[in-house]
Amino acid sequence: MQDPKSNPAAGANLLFLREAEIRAAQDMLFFAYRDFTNAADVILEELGLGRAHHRVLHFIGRNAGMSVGELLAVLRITKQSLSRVLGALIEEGYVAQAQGRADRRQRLLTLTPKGEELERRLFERQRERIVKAYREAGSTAVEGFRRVMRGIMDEQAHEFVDGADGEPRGVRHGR
Amino acid sequence: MQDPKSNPAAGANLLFLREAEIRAAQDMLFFAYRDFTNAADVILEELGLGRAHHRVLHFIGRNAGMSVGELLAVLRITKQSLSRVLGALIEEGYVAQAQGRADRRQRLLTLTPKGEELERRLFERQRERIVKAYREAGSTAVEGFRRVMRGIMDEQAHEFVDGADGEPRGVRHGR
DNA sequence: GCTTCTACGTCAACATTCCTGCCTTAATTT
DNA sequence: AAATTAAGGCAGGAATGTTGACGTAGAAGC
Repeated sequence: MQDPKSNPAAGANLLFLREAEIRAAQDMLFFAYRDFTNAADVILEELGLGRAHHRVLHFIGRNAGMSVGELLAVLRITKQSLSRVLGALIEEGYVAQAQGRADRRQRLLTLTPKGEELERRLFERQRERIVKAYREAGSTAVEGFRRVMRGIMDEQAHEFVDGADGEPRGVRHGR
Repeated sequence: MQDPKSNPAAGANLLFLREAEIRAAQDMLFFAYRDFTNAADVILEELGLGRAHHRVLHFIGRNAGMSVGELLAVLRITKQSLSRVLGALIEEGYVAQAQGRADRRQRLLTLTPKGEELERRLFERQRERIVKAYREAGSTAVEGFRRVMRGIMDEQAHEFVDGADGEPRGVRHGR
């Protein structure tokens, strides 16, 4: 590309660059997600579980005591899809259900010790990748990553990321 | 974790490696990917296409003239999985095949004008999200996002992101 | 208290996307 | 000429998702 000052169509050039950047972002989201999720696949396969099971374990671990309805809203799948996967996890003793105190219709979900142990093993694999990326990129880049990722997600999901167990900023979700 | 001052390894700088931060990254990757891909679903559904078709359109558009084998390597799916999706796209006139010049066994894939038009429509939906996120986060954050995302992906994928059509940095992939 | 709504579970049937294993053809490489 | 590679196809099956309908228990409204 030539000197921007000598380019009469500087605007078009900027638009072009912007589009190339956006397309690169598409690529990166695909590859990052592909390789990040793949990191845990070896362990899952040994146990005859799939990625759907991993997602359920992850989110119950992240938000212990969540209801089935909340889990459905986070995963954005139907009750029927969840039931197969969740049923298997309960059957095999990874997840426990408890009747809600305030609302006894609810089934509050938690990981059993066995479930926590598996979730941790899966987490460690993915953790390696994130830690490597974070360390190489540095804290400023990590803050930028966080800001952009939040911008890509639906607003609704911000609440979940902030309010999940682990309390990133010492504040529990207000609602 | 204990008092950062008592940590000889400059702990304060590495706070972004705490477990809570890594878990938040897991969440964000899930939500960002979920909502980003979802952006194009309305259009796809109208045409009776799925996300697999979108991915194929995207990558052929990104790398016009790529071979079937290259596409398989990028998507990391089997020939059989691709053949159904790719076959449909060719059948409906979104994608064209041409015999390779150097290697006539290869089928080089390109988007037809119809395919380009659809890819652009799908792109525009996703573009909105990225542009919004980039704008809100600022250029420093975007650079950080890029660095972290690259760190999460397999090395192998860097080449593709850099070398895809659109020439982000005016350099065609050397190999 | 009775009716209505809600949370959850389940059955049946099906769509999409992915997989493995095996075989064929044509073209390139050795 | 023989081996390898690129692409395609067939048979069969697994994982994950969907819709629609129905039942039960508990909460909420009148």
